Amino acid sequence: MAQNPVETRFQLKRDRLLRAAADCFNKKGYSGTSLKDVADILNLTDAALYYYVRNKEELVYLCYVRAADVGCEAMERAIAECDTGLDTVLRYLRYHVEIMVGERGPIAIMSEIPSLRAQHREEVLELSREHSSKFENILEQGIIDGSIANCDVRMTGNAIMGALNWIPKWFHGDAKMASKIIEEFPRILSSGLRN
Amino acid sequence: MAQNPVETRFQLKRDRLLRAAADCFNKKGYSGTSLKDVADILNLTDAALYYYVRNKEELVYLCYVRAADVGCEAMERAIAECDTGLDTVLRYLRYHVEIMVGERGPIAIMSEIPSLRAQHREEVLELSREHSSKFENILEQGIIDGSIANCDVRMTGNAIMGALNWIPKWFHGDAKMASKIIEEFPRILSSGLRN
DNA sequence: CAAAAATTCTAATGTAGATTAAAATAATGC
DNA sequence: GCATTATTTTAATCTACATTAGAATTTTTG
Repeated sequence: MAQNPVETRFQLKRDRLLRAAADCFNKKGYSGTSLKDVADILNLTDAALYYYVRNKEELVYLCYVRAADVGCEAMERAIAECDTGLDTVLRYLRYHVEIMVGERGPIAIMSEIPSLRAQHREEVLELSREHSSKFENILEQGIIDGSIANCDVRMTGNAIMGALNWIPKWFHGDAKMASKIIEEFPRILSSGLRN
Repeated sequence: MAQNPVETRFQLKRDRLLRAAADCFNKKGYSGTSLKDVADILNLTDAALYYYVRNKEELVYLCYVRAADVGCEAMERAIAECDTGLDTVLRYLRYHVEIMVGERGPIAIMSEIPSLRAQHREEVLELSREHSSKFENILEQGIIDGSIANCDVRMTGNAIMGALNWIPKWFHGDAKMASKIIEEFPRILSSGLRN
């Protein structure tokens, strides 16, 4: 009942900061975005950002944790709602893409994990590994229940994740194309090219 | 007949520089790699790199041009050798992956295009667009000749390119896995998951 | 409305790492 | 072996940003 308005307000603003940062990182690259670039989007001074994050490294770190959370959420929803492995994969893809191209986006591409400090890096890598491994489990599940063709799950997982991770590179908020991605993407990855 | 030995030696060393740089950029991220990191691989001083490139920006630029060349070469070979659209796509994927994981690699992921200076950026973007557009042409070809199922070629192209572009992120020179990628990857993308 | 807390700003400071200049070494051609 | 050219090094600079300190402003609370 009693929501803490201070916490809420702070976290809301910080979330906006993370989205702004993710947008910059995806569009301009990590080295190409200064804190001022991010601050400009929020009509703030670069110095003001230090009220929300300890430093730039932490900003990246939080963006990545957020990205991991979002992926995790999409996957859990899919798992909860679907029966066969194939359905789960397709639903997961749909949800993940939906979030990426929707109002919760943009989601940061995790291309700068190596420049995180050791502790943060390990944590993010762990989240990432967990997510991959869950995805591979779904694939195995699907092979067992007969919905998915026999394949190397590691390789297949990497391929699909790659396609997914790369989306923010070429998609930049055209609402019309968003729905197209959401429709086409899972289909492509499930059925492949062959006629 | 008369090859210029100076040019050749210089270009050979520069090519080694570009591969070392690509390796660093892929592994440690752009901002995470200093010129010293690259120089260390070649047993050189950071200052020595300036004999081969004007500055760091140009180093990235050259890595990207190299990446584009490699992709272009793979595609042209595939086009020359194949008949149907589907065959061409599969062959192209195989060639491109082969190069990426082979001795010509690693190939730089083009994730920092935005931080190139305007002229270089435009040039690389143009190469990139060209490549995408050629790939989409192959897909259309395949739809016409009946080898590829009807699909949104733009979306499909982006999806496949994404999966391809992301490979250097998770593959790091394990020769055993290399052959697995080369075998599995085209199959996955052509046939999809469905059983 | 006054006090306290939260948020943002201005104005320095600090620093890693890119860049440069000039000298030193190595390779090459004659 | 000498002169020339190619390659690399040492030792400074230079600079864009990240970062900090403290003051100013805005918001909240009682």
